[in-house]
Amino acid sequence: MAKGDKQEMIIDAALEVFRERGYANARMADIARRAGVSYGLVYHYFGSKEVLFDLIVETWWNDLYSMMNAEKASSDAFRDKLIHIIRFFLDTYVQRPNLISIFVSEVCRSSVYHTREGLARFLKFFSLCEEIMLEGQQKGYLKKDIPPHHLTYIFYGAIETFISVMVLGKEPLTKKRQERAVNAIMEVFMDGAKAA
Amino acid sequence: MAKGDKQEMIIDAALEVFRERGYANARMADIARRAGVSYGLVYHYFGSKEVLFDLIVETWWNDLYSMMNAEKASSDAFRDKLIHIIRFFLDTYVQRPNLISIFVSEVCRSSVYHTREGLARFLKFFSLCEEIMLEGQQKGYLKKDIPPHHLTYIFYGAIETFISVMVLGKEPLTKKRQERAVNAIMEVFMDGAKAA
Amino acid sequence: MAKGDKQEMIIDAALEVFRERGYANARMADIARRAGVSYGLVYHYFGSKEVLFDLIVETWWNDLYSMMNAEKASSDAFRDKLIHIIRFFLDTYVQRPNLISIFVSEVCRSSVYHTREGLARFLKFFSLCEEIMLEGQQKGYLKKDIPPHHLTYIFYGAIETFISVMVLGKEPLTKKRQERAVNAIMEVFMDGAKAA
Amino acid sequence: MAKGDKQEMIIDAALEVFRERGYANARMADIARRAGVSYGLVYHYFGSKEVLFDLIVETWWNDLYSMMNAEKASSDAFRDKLIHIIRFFLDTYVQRPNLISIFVSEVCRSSVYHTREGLARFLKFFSLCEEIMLEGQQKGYLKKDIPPHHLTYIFYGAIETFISVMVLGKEPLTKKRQERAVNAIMEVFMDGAKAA
DNA sequence: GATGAATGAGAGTTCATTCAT
DNA sequence: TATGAATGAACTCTCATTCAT
Repeated sequence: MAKGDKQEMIIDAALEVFRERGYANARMADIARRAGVSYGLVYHYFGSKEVLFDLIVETWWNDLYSMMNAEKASSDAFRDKLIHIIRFFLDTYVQRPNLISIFVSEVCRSSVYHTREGLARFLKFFSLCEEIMLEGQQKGYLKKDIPPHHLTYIFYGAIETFISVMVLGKEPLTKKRQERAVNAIMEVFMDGAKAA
Repeated sequence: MAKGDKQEMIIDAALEVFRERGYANARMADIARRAGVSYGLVYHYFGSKEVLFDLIVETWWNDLYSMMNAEKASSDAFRDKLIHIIRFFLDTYVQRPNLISIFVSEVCRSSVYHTREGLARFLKFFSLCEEIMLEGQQKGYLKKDIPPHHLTYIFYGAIETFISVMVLGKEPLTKKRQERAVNAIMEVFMDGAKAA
Repeated sequence: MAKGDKQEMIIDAALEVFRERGYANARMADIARRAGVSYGLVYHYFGSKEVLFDLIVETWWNDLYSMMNAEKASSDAFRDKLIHIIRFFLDTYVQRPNLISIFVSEVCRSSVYHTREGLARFLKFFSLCEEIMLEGQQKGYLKKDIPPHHLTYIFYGAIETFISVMVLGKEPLTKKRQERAVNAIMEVFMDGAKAA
Repeated sequence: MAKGDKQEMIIDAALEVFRERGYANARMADIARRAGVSYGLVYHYFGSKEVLFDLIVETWWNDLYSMMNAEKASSDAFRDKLIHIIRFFLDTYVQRPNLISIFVSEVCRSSVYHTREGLARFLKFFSLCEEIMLEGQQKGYLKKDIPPHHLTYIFYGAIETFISVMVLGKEPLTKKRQERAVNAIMEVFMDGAKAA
């Protein structure tokens, strides 16, 4: 068996166990058993529970930043950028449900993660989001009387709640529901919920 | 010292400790020390860590349900109901910061709290929110092509993110900032962020 | 059972276990079992293996320093001071064999104990010893051409080896043997081993 | 690279690591890393940590016994034999500091080494020393009223303490200091510290 | 009501050793 | 000869909870 295989098996097992039990209640023994490797091998490769967890979380943030940077740099229409961001979260929910569950349950609000470093991660994401909102304002797509960080909170908050509800309810996400969610968020965010 | 005093001191201490360290890392000994009582007494009154935590969380949910029911039953203008809901969260942040921090960090996303009961709490709140949104649609205030639960997620998501950012950044909330937040959420939710 | 009782029982058990197995191989479980208390109680009182060990070692050093200071301050004849020092070690061997075994096996040479603090302990003792030797030189009892620290090493080395051999061989020490040891050390140290 | 090279590199690395961390805290992985080989190779050559340690200690004892036997058999003056013994220890300190540090810290007092075999090693050395002392008495160089084993303890104790102090303080040993140490030990041991 | 001594299951981590390649 | 992945027993320490006083 190749070296990479077992490392990946451990990561996959960790994703499952951290999602199911949360960081605090996840046992390294569970992860090892789930991965089908011995107790010590998890430590051989990852050193500690915290390192293993951080590695997983790191993955998430890097993916998120990559996507955000790509959107920022992209020449797509402003409206499409927002749609891409929403879709990124929904796609991740479909393709990597464990990862996004961990993000929702263990990272985005966890007091355990409220360290300086944890805060910095968020600020970096919000900052990228704000830049896109600012661009939207400058190009005349968005109202200028609402500060970009407020726009960010409202836009991101909508996405996060959609995701959280699905995580909580362990709901499947069909293509159809996905599109409805995108449309709902975009319509309300851009045009408002008020009846014409 | 009256009986009630010590019980309250323990609850207050628990609020602080749960907020500072999170449920998993909070020690009963910490709570007892903070309250200035022996840890036997904490058990005497509250039975277990879980019961103590649930009691606190119960407080939050009951306050939230009361407010929501009051708004539902109220004859206030629809727009004002939404404003009242936003203000409830922001006021709680100002007046009971520990309580809302615990809600944000330990309840609303915590996998620990993802029990059937935890889910039910949320669904009840969302259900109340949906009823208000539905009323808004029926009375002609809100668009009818967006399902009420979607409206709920977007509206509540915006509020929760505002609160979460403040909790994470331990930011103070002045009256002025409070009003700006209310206005930003209301304007985007009702009229959208799109430039005219 | 009084509080002090169990603490003392744990200390006594620790003395035995540390002597029998050495610091590194002593298990906290052994100490608890030997003391007839639960595992957790050892931690309740002493916090960690290291703290428990340090407490024991501290006892030894404090006794040693007290004795040395008393001798330094005493108005006894110089020769008697040396005898008292030798007797202190031999008496401790008889009365607190575990303590002196731990000193010999785990402290006086242990690399584990070669921290800055460990070194300081020794230097303090040697320093007290040197002061006595210096006094002996100044009062005309000892040759002045040998530096006091060399006198210290030779005098103390003789004592320590006597003790170590007994510890290693687990030899009993009768009054008679004790006196012979005192006499041998004193005679060689003061008058030399050379035949007249 | 020749076979012998790697074996030697491992032994040298082991000397360093055992000295720095002590037997209990030395890790086979440390030794392998220090030697620049995989830790499988350490096992390939030496079988176990204990075997590797014993091999090193064996080296020391054999050198010591060889020296002692040579002195016993030698036709040198009695006084010179004692000087040679002292010099052997001091020279080893200069030439093989790791070896003598391990002896001082991990062997001569270590409870880990208080096995039957460990005791036997010592007794053999003391026995050789006693024979020399006895010879000194029989030839009229040493007083006959002090048992040879007592003379041994005092003589050896002086040497060991000099060495130990240097090991503890990681002191360098110049030729000059070496001679002063030899003279101090010889003068006190033979003629006593008492002022004329 | 009130205390804190006492318990012990459980979790993370270490590291000597084995073994397939 | 040489590697380092893989194993798992052993050990320290934590902390919710119980209970005698």
